[in-house]
Amino acid sequence: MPEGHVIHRLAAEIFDRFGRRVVRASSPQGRFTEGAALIDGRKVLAAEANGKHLFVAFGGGHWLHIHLGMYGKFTFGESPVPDPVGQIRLRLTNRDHWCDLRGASRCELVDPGTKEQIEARLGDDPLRSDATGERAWARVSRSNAPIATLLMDQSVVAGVGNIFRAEVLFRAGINPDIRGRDLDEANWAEIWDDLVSLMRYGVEHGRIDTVWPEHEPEAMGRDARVDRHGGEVYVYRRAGMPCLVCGTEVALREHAGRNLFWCPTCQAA
DNA sequence: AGCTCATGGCGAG
DNA sequence: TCGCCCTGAGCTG
Repeated sequence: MPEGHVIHRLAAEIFDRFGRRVVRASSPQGRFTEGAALIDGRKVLAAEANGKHLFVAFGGGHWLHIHLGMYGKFTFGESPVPDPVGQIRLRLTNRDHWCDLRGASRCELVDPGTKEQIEARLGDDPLRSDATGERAWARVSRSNAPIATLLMDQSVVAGVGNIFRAEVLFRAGINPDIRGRDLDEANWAEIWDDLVSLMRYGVEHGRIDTVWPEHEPEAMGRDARVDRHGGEVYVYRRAGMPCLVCGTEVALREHAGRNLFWCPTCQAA
């Protein structure tokens, strides 16, 4: 259950364990048997993340395209590889390492042109060094949609999910309902720069922590509340709890089918 | 054991 | 906007 930082970590880990070496590939579950056969015995040439999409290059011009969706998960380990348990869509092994993929919403082989098409639909990824946020601002500044919608639109910003959305808006003090065209460029610059730093932190540490030092538990005399997602945050999944800054109850409503969390005081309309 | 929810996204209507 | 896909964790009982 990943936002973009998880995918970037996965790309690095896959290349660490399997890069530049021949892999064995199989689909114990049976739903990716043909694809696995096509990459079995080939060399892993590269692993890349773009937004929430993971691409692994194999010899023969094959790109493995994986999207974890809501439930997808990788498990890694060192040899020996355990007997398959449960629904393993794809298993990769070499002499030293194994990894299992479960529950992905996409797991397919594509050619380089298809990979390009997929990536052409993605907006700026704050985790890619070539992204500046300018393309995203061009979309945002012309849009009637609320910023809460735009931040989750992968064709505007790639890799942001429900946690980063909630947290970056809180940290910028921006109401989720403000339309893109009503933001000024300084607002956007603050959001973009914060996404870059929060998501880089996520890649480095493997968790989402968004709380400033002055509001951390030690500074506030409160208990740390690390959510099941594995981090310390201001508003995500804190509905009904006091805002760490002002004490107002964190609000929750459904927005485009997803839970939206915000502080009605710190992020007043 | 069964129910609900979850860091996502697609296609139908 | 809704239903659906896919899997596991965390409740309840």
